[in-house]
Amino acid sequence: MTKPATIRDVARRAGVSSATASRALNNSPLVNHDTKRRIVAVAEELAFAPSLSARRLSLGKTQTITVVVSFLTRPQAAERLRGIDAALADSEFDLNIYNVETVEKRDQYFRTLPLRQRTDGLLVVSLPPPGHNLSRLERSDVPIVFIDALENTANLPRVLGDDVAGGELATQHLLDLGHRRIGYVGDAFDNPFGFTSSRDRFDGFERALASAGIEVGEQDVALGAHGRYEARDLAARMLSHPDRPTAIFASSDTQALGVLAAAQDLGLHVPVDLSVIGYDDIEACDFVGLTTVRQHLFESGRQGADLLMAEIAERSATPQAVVLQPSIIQRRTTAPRKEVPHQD
Amino acid sequence: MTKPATIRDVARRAGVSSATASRALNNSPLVNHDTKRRIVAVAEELAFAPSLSARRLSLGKTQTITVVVSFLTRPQAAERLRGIDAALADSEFDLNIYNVETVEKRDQYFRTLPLRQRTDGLLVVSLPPPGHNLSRLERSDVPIVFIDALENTANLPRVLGDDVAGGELATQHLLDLGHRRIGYVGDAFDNPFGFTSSRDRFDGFERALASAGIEVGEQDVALGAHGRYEARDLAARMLSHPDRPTAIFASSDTQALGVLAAAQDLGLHVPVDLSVIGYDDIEACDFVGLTTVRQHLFESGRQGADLLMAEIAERSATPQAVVLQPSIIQRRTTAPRKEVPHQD
DNA sequence: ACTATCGTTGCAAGCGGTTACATGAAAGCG
DNA sequence: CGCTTTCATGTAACCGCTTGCAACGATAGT
Repeated sequence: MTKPATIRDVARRAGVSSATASRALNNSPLVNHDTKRRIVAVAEELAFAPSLSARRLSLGKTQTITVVVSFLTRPQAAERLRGIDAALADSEFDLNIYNVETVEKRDQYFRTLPLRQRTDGLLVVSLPPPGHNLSRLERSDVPIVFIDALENTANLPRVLGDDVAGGELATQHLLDLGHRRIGYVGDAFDNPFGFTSSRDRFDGFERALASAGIEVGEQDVALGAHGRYEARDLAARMLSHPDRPTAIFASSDTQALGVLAAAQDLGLHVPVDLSVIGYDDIEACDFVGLTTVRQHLFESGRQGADLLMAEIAERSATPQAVVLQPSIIQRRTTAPRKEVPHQD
Repeated sequence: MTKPATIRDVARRAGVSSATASRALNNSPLVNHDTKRRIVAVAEELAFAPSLSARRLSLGKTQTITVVVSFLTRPQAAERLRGIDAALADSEFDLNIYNVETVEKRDQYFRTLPLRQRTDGLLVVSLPPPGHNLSRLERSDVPIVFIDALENTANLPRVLGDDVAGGELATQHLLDLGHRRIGYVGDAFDNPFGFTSSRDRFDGFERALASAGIEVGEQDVALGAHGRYEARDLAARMLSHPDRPTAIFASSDTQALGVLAAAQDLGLHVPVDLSVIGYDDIEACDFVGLTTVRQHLFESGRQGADLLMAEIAERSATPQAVVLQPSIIQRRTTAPRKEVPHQD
């Protein structure tokens, strides 16, 4: 209806200047206790709310943190976002969100978002920047923190899970159960976004096997597009071979669920005939009983946001890299290898 | 490093006034084609990016849409968010997000967020406003659109699924399969947030049964806290009775999964001994094979955002209520009632 | 030749806050 | 009592952009 009250309205009504009103409302010590009370009362009465734009312009800060996240709907992303929100909830910062599901959007956002005129800080979640942007981002005048991206390639602050260690952990879990032939089902290493988790987890996989003296057979590695159905088909091919692995490590829970479906189609009993382990620990794992590798999703969001706020407060010379260690969550899809007549 | 370029820098360098520069960069027709080209070139050269705060202050708009969402991590919420993002992606609006998981946060946000000084429009997702705020919200000077909340109680624009119809649909599906004793497992009708979906779905449930001439037995209704484990316990009690229902309608997929777990614990085969239907169609349904009622989550987000932008452009006198109709997704947990010796 | 019109451009006043600096009153002090 | 300090407040500039209005030269109309 009517124009909202400005600070000058408050000042006039309280019989002071706008400067004093501003000071009073910002808890400056430079104002008398009684006049402050009066001003606060008037502000209340007029339902005064400061214009954020004016405030920001005047302060030269946006008081805004921008989050760029890939595939918002993936359970991992939502959980990380929650961590970020939790860290920011009681701060002065507003949270701006941009979702990326195409390479075009990614490039657009990396071009237009990291600007002091737009935001005080940028949080990039699960989205490696294109290589040609790296040096520009490193020199950016707005602080940028990466979550779940950007291994050791760049000199930028980041918090990430140790995918290699996670892959090793998963594989070691299967080795400990006596498995010797272990398959890997994961995302193709090459993808338009440059996601590296599948490759890294595979590296961990290989490393664990290597230190157990096992070489990875080519027929035990199946890579394809991300998705449950794709994984089911890959696994079906791998498992229908008579000489098949006794366990499979899938590079994500989604894909592990596909592997389970394939096993069921082929009449293989999990975990008796086949052990399956996934990665991420999404909610579905719990009701399917899927053994998996848990990442600290919420924590990664929270710590990323904290790191960013620290950078905003004072830019650090040497960017910090926080690494969160994954852990095994054992459920009902992994078991000791079935005894077979001929031993090796 | 150095201060970012302002529009005056651009203007000076291009040999024009800041007014002309502004007009040129905003595609005003009031500027000569050649000078415009020159200005644009200089802007490019100086990597000029307008200060959003200054722009907003000057325009008197925040160019920001604020979303308040309850339980960000629930799959439904994330999917709706994606719809909102899609609608906004090519608009001028930035997206501000606030997550609510406690009543305190809800009240805080309803108090401080719907202000013209903060946002151009408010999108409230799956969060009924506390009753004492309603009249204030109806008179709010910033447009508010509700998604998945606020049935017909208030005179505010909204887009929602028809939960009563959904409940009826689910129940009718079971009736069509020959079931006569149908149980209901859902959220307690009273809850701190005032969520009504469980009650509404139950209303549909009752209505379908009533028009089939069936009365709902008290022992066939189990209400409790939201969650899979809680639902499992409720269902276990209901099903361990010798005189038990042959089908169960759960008010959410999460709870339906709990019902499935209970059935399994009791050695009941689904769908032979028991049919189960859920609600929402979350991702997990697909890999469990759960029959369910699908809502248009993405659509609800998109349409809500569109509605809000329309309201921002021009406030409509009579708030629109968009209702999205749910539909049955049949999978493998519902089947015709098993033939029994004694017929009724 | 004079004026009305049109296309371009500049001037300057906002938008609504914050804050450096000036000011004035009261208090402290030798 | 005069001087410095301290505390509280006001004045006015500024943040960077937009835009109503005035101005001005060129063109057209009579």
